[in-house]
Amino acid sequence: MESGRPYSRLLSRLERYGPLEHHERQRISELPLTVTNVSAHQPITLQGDKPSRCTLVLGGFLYTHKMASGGRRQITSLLVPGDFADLQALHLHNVDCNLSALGPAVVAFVAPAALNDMLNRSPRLAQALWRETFIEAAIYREWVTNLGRRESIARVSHLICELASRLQTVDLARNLCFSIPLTQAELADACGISSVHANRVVQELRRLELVEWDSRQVRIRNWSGLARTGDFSAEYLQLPFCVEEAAPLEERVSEEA
Amino acid sequence: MESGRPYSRLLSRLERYGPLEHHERQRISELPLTVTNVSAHQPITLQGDKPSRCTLVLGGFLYTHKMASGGRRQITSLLVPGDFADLQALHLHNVDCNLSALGPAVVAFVAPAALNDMLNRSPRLAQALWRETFIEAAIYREWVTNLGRRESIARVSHLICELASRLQTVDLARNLCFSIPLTQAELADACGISSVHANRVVQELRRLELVEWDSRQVRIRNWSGLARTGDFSAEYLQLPFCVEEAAPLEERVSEEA
DNA sequence: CGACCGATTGACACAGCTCAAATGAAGTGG
DNA sequence: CCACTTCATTTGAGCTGTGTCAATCGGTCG
Repeated sequence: MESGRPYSRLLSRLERYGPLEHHERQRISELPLTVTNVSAHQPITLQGDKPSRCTLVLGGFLYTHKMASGGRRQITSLLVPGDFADLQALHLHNVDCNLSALGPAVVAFVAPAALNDMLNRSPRLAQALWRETFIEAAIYREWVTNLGRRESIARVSHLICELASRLQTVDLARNLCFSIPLTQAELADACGISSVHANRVVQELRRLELVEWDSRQVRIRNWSGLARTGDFSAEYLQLPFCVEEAAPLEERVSEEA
Repeated sequence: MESGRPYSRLLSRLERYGPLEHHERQRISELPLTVTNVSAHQPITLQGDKPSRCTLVLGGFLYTHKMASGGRRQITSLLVPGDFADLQALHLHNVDCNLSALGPAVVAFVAPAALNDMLNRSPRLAQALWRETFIEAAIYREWVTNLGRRESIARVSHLICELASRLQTVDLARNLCFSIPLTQAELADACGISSVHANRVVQELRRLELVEWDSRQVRIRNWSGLARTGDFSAEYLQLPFCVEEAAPLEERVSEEA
């Protein structure tokens, strides 16, 4: 559970498109945060709640999910350190999905009023956070495509590629390895498949020598093969660097290892 | 193709959560718009483009879509009059999906710079548009759930309920009837099913006396039945009124007709 | 009239689901 | 240090929702 100053990952995130000014970084560092540990599967916000806080992920992973009829659950997003989980609390009056921790996690709560106050003083910070909202929407569009038009092995491959790319930007996926407490049942709920089938897909990815995945440790053995299988192209993530530069480079390293 | 003043639907949209001040409405009405007719299936923006304008839907319907491998297409959102189709042009540098017109439509293009200029002067307008972005994200979460965890008849029913609700707020769905130039193949691409199966689902909805759907005219014959079949609940749309008030009321009217 | 497009139908195939049980790993308490 | 529980993973077998392929039908337009 990496710490550093709590807002450091957020800062580097907001500066992806260009540096902030000193007083802007200052304002962020002055935000009143309530840092909290949440344990695995602990619900943070429930659908139907009136939002009273915004949640910044400092360490670990959160996820949002909705229930469909028949007790079927869909994970609608995965949140990694540096992500704001529920910025919509700033402007919406009711919460449309559940927010929980995947494994043990560290979050920082911010009062919407305090955040709004900061954003009113700093239009550029407001723009930077709005931009994060647009990126979130782009990720949703890709998930819609993934769920609607790809078969199961591609869905899982695509999700792994996305996670690796996003985690690289916060330096949590070196050599195309990363650690995530995602069970096969949760993988299934994110990919819209059954947990039995998720297991078979993971085995197939192992057999194809694309991915190793044991006890929360994911290792991509063949990035380009996995990206091909998952029909993955990182443009939608709006990353500051080209994956063509970053990922295959890492791949070479990991293949020597 | 309804007109009125081009920004009138946008205004009523932004005022859903509270009235704007006179000078704010003024600023919107002074936005330099380029009103344009687009013909059916005409691409407006393509994936990979550098965004150069924001597109406001004045009349008709637009949709965004992405291609998956094997030529499979997924419609990622449907846009109705009053919607901004690509606000992300304000802050993102590349376009992640295609934008086209479903049938003939009327749009207004706004230069991002002009929009940004207006938003910098009016923080409340910026907040109002940011709120629309959050609602868009909530809709995406529901689509993810729809595609991931509902079977085909529920997916289609859910989509119809969503469209009816959204169109009601812009007064384009009285008595639970609305007109939309959506072919069964496009319905299929929105719901992640094959067009053959979309046809069978539509027939089943007719047989169950839930929906009539002939040549672009959709008539919901049994709102509560359709909402039940589609596992639909409108909270995620963040509408200013309760559907429980509006929709069943309309239903009574339409059932007498 | 021919061309085209969207809706419709039938037959068959298969990806992925459900049910059910077994295996393995990790922790708990006696 | 061993029973016992718990939870995640794995496997097998049969079922089904949905896809694919290939026609046909019906309306519309030039």
